[in-house]
Amino acid sequence: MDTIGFSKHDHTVCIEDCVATIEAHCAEAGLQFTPTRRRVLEILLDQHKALGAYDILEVLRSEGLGSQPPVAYRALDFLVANGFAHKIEHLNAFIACCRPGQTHTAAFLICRMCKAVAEAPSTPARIALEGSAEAVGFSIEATVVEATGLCPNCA
Amino acid sequence: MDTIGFSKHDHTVCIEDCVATIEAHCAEAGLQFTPTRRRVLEILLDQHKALGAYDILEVLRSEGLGSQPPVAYRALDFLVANGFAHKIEHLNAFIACCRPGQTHTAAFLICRMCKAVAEAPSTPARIALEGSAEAVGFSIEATVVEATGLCPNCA
DNA sequence: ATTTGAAATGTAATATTATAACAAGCCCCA
DNA sequence: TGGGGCTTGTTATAATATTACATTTCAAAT
Repeated sequence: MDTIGFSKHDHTVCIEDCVATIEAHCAEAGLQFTPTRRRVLEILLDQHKALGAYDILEVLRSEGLGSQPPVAYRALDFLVANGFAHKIEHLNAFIACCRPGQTHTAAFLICRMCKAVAEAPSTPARIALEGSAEAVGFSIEATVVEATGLCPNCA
Repeated sequence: MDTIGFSKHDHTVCIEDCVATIEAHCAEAGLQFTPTRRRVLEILLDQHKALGAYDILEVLRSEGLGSQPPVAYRALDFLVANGFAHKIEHLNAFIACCRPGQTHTAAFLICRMCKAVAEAPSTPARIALEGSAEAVGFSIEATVVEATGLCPNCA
């Protein structure tokens, strides 16, 4: 199984693993992993591309889990706030985090053709920025790195 | 005069210089630097923070230069497409480019308190990403780097 | 067991950001 | 002088996101 990038992997296992990991993490941290939150995570994991809040809402609606925008946004806020998902600013869309539980600055490779998104290590990018930031007295709290281009499948 | 960062500088000169530079650049490249486009650039330059399309539209409207959203978005599209402005994805807002005419991957330091935005050199960050991208066969076309935190004035 | 307070949910309404579509004007230039 | 491409004007609507407030849930403290 390969959780990173555009290559194929056993997706069922991928989803199960992630959900289990996050469930355990929530239990330990005293976070409520409610049915809606779990379902939104599953929906996100089900695709290796970024989904809009309204895409997710549509699924929730069809399953009777909620019908109004705040339902989706609240679950997404929870997932993002706890590092279980990321928002792709460039697409106004969301994606499950491949490495839940680890705090890390995320970087993304976004295919402009198929909208697939891969998460890449971004620590180097952040380190590169820290220099410039320090020089002007700016203290970085969060960094978003998003590269658009063509994935190997679409190239 | 200091065009970069959160420090003070002679703003009138800053604006004049940028506009003149871009005007010349347009003339040379056969781009139409129309009144609306010029005015939007000036509005952006007037602030060292990111402005929403509707903030800009409001100014245009008050000056009789246009009243409908496409007026602002078209001018912004032109400026962004030609590297005279950047979109800050994190804020859904726009900012004039401090170094017009040079093609460069932009990185931004965004103050979460005062919304001031500084442009930082991001080439190192992009180079850092190129490695991961190459490893998975992804070809990068554009990179967005946005760091949020506190600027020296708000810290 | 009961209280209670924080967190989560349900729902309506609305705010904000962005684009589609099409008609009309302008300007270079062949 | 009349094409053709770019730019503008305008209406309408799409897509994304939040506010506000009533209600429910649930676990922890009494």
